Amino acid sequence: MPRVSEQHREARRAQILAAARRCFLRNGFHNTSMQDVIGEAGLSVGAVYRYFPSKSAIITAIAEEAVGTATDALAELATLDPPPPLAEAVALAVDALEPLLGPDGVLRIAIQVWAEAMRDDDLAEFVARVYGELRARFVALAERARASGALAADADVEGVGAVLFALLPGYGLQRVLTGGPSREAFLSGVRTLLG
Amino acid sequence: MPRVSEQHREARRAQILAAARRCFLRNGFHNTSMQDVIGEAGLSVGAVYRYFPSKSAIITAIAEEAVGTATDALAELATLDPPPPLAEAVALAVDALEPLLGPDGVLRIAIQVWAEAMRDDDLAEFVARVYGELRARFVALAERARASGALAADADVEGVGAVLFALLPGYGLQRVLTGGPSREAFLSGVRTLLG
DNA sequence: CCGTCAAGAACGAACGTTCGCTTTAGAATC
DNA sequence: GATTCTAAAGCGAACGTTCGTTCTTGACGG
Repeated sequence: MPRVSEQHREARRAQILAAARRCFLRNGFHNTSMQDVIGEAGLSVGAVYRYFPSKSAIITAIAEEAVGTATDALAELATLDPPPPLAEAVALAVDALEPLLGPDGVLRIAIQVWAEAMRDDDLAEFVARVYGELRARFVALAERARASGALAADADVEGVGAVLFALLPGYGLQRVLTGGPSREAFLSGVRTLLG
Repeated sequence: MPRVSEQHREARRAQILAAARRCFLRNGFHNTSMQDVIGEAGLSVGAVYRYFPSKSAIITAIAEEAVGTATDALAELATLDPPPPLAEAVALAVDALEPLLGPDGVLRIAIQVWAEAMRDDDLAEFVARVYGELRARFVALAERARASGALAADADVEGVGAVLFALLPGYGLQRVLTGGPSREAFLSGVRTLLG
């Protein structure tokens, strides 16, 4: 089908990426072969190589998508007005991340990206930027809490933001790697300690 | 060297594992070839295959070592008497983990293990057990805090333990992926929120 | 009938592993 | 204590497979 519409091209790209995502979830980046992706997409070698120049380009696309998803999920949190109490902000963040924790959730891809980032400098830079910005949002949250008197005037907002942010991957990792704790138990712990 | 001492055999094994560790830090599990490990160890193909039946056996050995290191580093923490305040316990844990965060630290291997655990059921089981036990120590810490009155009598110790535990990978990941925050800032945040 | 796109055979490189040969430390023998 | 024997330890060329990628070929819409 020559001279194809822009939509069609975009759809093909998405089709390939969706196939790659399934393969990567199942077997990881490096135990997935191009043949796996090609077969899963129901396309031919030539078709896939028309849309992506290499395997690593596909990995990069999936990786950036996976890392960016966390930002999207937490986007509204930073803009809530009035700023919620910190325990409540963490609860909202945990709720936003909950859909990402399942067996097909992006967290399982994000973890692979973290591993990949330690060998791929470009990816490392991207990850550092995205997660750095994410932490900055929690720092901003802490700043607003300090401004509203919920935190002491001399509180270290950088540190508080980092701690709040740390709770999220810490929780997600536990869930993915050990199965526990339940959302309820974790949030109960958060409220006990931060409430 | 035939009929060789048990020490010699153990030393050779350690030599191969040390070489593998360096290779895996540099290039990750799957971008390291057996030739890489063999070359780094300064041995021959046959020699390495005498000590390890396969590449995945080497990966498993390195992975279990890396995951177990965290347990070792936190071993004493659970037995401190009297139980430290929770913020102080986290500070001690952070200090214990600090040496693992560097560019050659085990955390960089542990992250790869997390990714690997999502494809390797045996490894997943091992990781779940080790980190489950680690979390249990923090739950025990929370229990003792409750018993001493530092936590309310109706506090959810499972949740509190999970939150305390979550701080550690959350902090380590930030450090490895984004470079920050500093130990001091993070601990200042911990003391602000848990103190 | 041209320009675009898909198909899949083909390619060289690199992979993990095997296997048969050589070397050598220590036991056995005298 | 010298000599012989033996089995463990080491070696590395070679194997078959699979990898990511390229290239030739044909098909189809405009």
